Amino acid sequence: MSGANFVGEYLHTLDTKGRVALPAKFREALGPKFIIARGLDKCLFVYPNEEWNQVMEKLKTIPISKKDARHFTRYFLSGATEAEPDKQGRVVIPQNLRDYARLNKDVFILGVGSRIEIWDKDAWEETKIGLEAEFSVLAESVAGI
Amino acid sequence: MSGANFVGEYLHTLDTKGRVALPAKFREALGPKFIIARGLDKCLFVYPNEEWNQVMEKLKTIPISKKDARHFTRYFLSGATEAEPDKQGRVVIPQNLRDYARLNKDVFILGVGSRIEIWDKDAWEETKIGLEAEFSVLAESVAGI
DNA sequence: ATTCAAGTGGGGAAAAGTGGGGAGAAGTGG
DNA sequence: CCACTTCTCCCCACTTTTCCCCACTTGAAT
Repeated sequence: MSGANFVGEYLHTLDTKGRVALPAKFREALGPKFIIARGLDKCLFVYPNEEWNQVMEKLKTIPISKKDARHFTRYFLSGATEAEPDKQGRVVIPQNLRDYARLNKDVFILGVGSRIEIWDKDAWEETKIGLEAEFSVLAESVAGI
Repeated sequence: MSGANFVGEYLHTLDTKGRVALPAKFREALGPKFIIARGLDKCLFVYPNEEWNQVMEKLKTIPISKKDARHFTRYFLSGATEAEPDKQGRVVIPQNLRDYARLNKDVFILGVGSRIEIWDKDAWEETKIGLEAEFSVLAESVAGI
């Protein structure tokens, strides 16, 4: 019930200083500080603070005794960074995260419900082509839409 | 039981700025803010807020760990937009949605019960021809009519 | 005929996005 | 410890897009 509901697709650019402008529509819900982390499927996840706290809670429930879980947590958290936008609404994406998501000049910023995702333009376009084909199939099986 | 009951077929135009006027009959039931998203059969679905919230609730129950589900959510939500009509009752259709539904200048706006659909004129006319032929057959396959 | 509501077109102010200069902090080598 | 380079971040300036508003047209109703 609570939390942000990000939607939409925006094509922005990463400048030579490694900055991207966040879509104006997302800014209010993100607040002045938020988290950027490695995401699944070679993109970056951006979480508002509340959402991030929930993710952290979930991670804590994972037994530390499992090797896979340890590795996952380690990798996930070590790649996360707290971001603060400048006056123009831009954030700097650290080098390690840029490498992970293979970001070049053009990036897509997606609203995906409780989080935002940042994709390399080409990577997202390719992924999207595949998805378009199975959209109707998934729509019927996943949700009763 | 609750919710709106949209009916009717309206031929409107998408202007050079990407705007369409919503049929006046639909405006009250839509309220001041609503959602436009990719729909099935290459058209756009317009959801009143209540309807949309139900869809979101369903999406939130999907585990993020499953790749298919992740992709579906991503595709579906990134292809949605929160729309707010201007004083004239028009909304801007974002480029990615225009592309998806292949909208040109002329579009049909259909009332389909709990939702509204936006179709490219030619696409809808073709689809309709097919449907006219099958109408009686379809009626029998849909229970209880 | 006049009025009113609905749909369409377009001008212009404001906001959003982009690029880059320059001060200060941080890191590096002598 | 100091000089130097590099990086970060704050700010200003430019371009593009968005959206707010006014005006015209058409058709239905009085």
